[in-house]
Amino acid sequence: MKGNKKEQILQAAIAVIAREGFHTATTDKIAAAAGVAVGTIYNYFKNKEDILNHIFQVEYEKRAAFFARLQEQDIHPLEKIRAILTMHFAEVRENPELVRVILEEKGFSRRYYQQGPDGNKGLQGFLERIIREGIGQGKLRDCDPAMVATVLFGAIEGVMARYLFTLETGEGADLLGGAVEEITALLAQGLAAPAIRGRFSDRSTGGVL
Amino acid sequence: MKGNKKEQILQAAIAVIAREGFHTATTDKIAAAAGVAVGTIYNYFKNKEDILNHIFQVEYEKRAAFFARLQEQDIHPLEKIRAILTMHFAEVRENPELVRVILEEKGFSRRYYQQGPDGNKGLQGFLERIIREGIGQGKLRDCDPAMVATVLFGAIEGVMARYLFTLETGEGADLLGGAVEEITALLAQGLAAPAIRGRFSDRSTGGVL
Amino acid sequence: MKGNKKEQILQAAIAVIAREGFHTATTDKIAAAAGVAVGTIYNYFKNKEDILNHIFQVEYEKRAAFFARLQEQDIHPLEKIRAILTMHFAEVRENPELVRVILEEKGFSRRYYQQGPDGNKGLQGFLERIIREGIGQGKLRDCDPAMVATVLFGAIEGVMARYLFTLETGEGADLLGGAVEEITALLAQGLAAPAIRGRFSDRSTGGVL
Amino acid sequence: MKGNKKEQILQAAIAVIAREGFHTATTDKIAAAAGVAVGTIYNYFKNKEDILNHIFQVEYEKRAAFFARLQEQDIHPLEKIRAILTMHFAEVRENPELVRVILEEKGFSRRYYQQGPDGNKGLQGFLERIIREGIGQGKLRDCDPAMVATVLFGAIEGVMARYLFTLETGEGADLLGGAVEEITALLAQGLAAPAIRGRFSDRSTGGVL
DNA sequence: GATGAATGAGACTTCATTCAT
DNA sequence: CATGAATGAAGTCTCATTCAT
Repeated sequence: MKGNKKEQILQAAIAVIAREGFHTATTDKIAAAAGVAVGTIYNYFKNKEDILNHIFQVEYEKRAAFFARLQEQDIHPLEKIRAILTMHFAEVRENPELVRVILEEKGFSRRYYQQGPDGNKGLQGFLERIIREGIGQGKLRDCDPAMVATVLFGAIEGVMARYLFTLETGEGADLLGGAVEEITALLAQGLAAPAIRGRFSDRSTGGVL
Repeated sequence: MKGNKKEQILQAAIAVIAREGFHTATTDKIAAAAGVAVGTIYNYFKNKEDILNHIFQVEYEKRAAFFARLQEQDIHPLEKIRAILTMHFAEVRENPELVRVILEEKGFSRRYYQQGPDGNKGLQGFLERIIREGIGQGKLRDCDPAMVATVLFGAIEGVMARYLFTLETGEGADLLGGAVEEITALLAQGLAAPAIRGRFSDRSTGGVL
Repeated sequence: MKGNKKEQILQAAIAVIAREGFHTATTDKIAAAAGVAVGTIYNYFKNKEDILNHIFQVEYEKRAAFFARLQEQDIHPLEKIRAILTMHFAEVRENPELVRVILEEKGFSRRYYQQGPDGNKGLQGFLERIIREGIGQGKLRDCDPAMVATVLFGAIEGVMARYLFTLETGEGADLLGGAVEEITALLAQGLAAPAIRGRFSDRSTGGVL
Repeated sequence: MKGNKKEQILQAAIAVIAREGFHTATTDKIAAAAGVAVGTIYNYFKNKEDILNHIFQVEYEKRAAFFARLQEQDIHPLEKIRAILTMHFAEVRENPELVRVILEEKGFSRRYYQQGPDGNKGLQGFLERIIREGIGQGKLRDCDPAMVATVLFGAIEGVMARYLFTLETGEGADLLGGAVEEITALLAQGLAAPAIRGRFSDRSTGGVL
């Protein structure tokens, strides 16, 4: 039964913050959505901001763990990137509210995904490492890994933001699948090492997820 | 002398909002930063949100005008994109605070840059049109213009965000110049029509700006 | 213990508004007078105006209930009017501040006493019905019931206003008792049906209250 | 041309205050309605309250002068009262906005009409004197003059308030003429000295106005 | 006298946080 | 642990009044 109340509150907070934004989401509304009293929130979280920290913390760890598993595998760097894209887009499909919170609360986002909470470079750092290694292995052409990671990271966020927007406006099509293809195609042509250029883009290599 | 106070307030608001975010930026702080009384703000703006609207409106129009001029020129679509990148990165160099406001206040950002205030598709729509025309002219390979525009738009935002971050942490290098090259290189390889692939990336075509 | 705080706030509001008028009575003063924090007011009332609404609502219901009881009794219409006068003047003696609020906040007063909050004609409507029935029963001479009710209503307000004024200036005499006699005398002579004119004014008929 | 601007401002103030009440009527709105700048108001009035004072002052003097003329005439006291009723109801017909201001701003009203600005008893005092003299002359039955004046004063206000209300709701009938008859009938029966009771109510005595 | 931009005290209201039950 | 009434600091906005032009 432990962790139950805390989880209730977290989920309620995600729902309310996704709908209204962090500043407009009041502790009263979160408590109501969670079906607990306001005071109870403070038994599990130091303060309102702490709730958001937990949300980001959990999501960050999820990604860090995913990245760690990915690094254990011996696959093409572009395949790794495709896996990361797929993972992110799966998450946004499964829990759009949560993703909305992450995208909207930039202040926090930067802390966890660009800077990283533990001193490393966050999510962007993962991408950067993959690219750098790819270059080292001669599997990617020479480029500025930090910059390409930044571009890639922005692209992912852009796609997620657009997806959330289509959800709001009720557009039917799920653009996420197409996004993976479009981005990997871009990278395959634009980033692959000259020798093998064009080879990666045939899907026969298979996915990680 | 007219327009002076309003401009003072706008600049002060940009500075304060860039530093603290919209919700934490109080009207008192903005007034103090502008060197006017609180009441004066309300002689020029309907309310606090109206300030932000003005900021976005002005920036949006700046970009729309730039895009319009761009469309009058007969140049390669990738050249147009390069021009847009250059323009944006020039702006962030010139007025980083302003750009920070635009990046952080997602709610507004979406209204002006993704949806567009006048019913069109905003900034992203500009990119989309360039790409679509490029495909029509056989200058770009076949792709989903909306998706590529989204990716590109995200990439631009990602780069700007990182630049602002380096300013904060005091990193010396100006990554913006490199960003233009890296992104156009990616696109040249990844997006150019097969026939001319590789040709665009030599810079001899000359820039717009 | 419930209802306690709300009552405290209502009484404090009555005192402060009676002294200063609604617009000059600040929420701070009301809170101070009630011995609570400002915020507490908003746990019980939607906003400042809501306090005044409650005051009028309660008083209106008091009168409506009194009128309903009155209508169940088979007594002379002038006796009913005397009962209403007596009831009102008793109220002003008991709670002059409350009555002052009702008299001064005309906007609200009209809503509750002339128009009525529930679509009927309010207090004035009660008087009108009594008079109309009296005419129908041949107990009152023919007249315009609405007009006489208006006159009567105004007269009651006038007397209450003067009483409050004498309280302020410290005049000793309680004019309210005399007022009942004077008004009923006026009506007995001026309104009774010709046949029985003069008969009503001897008090032997007995009162309701 | 002198007095022009001041009159403009007064009329504008009456219109705005009648519509919105004193506290909600801003100096900006009054200035706009008067077609002058805000600052100009302060060339003619000490402050906002001073405007209201002038309005009441003027109206009070109008009534005091009317009363003085009335007292010079040797007519039946009930005729005098009828004249006062007629005068008041004429005013409300002519300038309903002005009357609304007087009725709604009770605080001021009391000062001018019940207490009187110059230490006498105000409008109510006029009525009281007429009644007292009537009793002295044996033309009215014995009664409490102050009380009857109060009742009468209240009745007049009540009728005026109802008239304004009918204007708002767009009821067609003009109830004011009927009001004079109803009230004088009441008084004729209820207040005339026994000997002549009933005699006054035939209109042959003629009016003052 | 006329103007109206500037002022800033002060009003109403919200809401994160506490703590006695 | 759970509760939720109470708190009061702080925020946004209004508006009577002033004063330099």
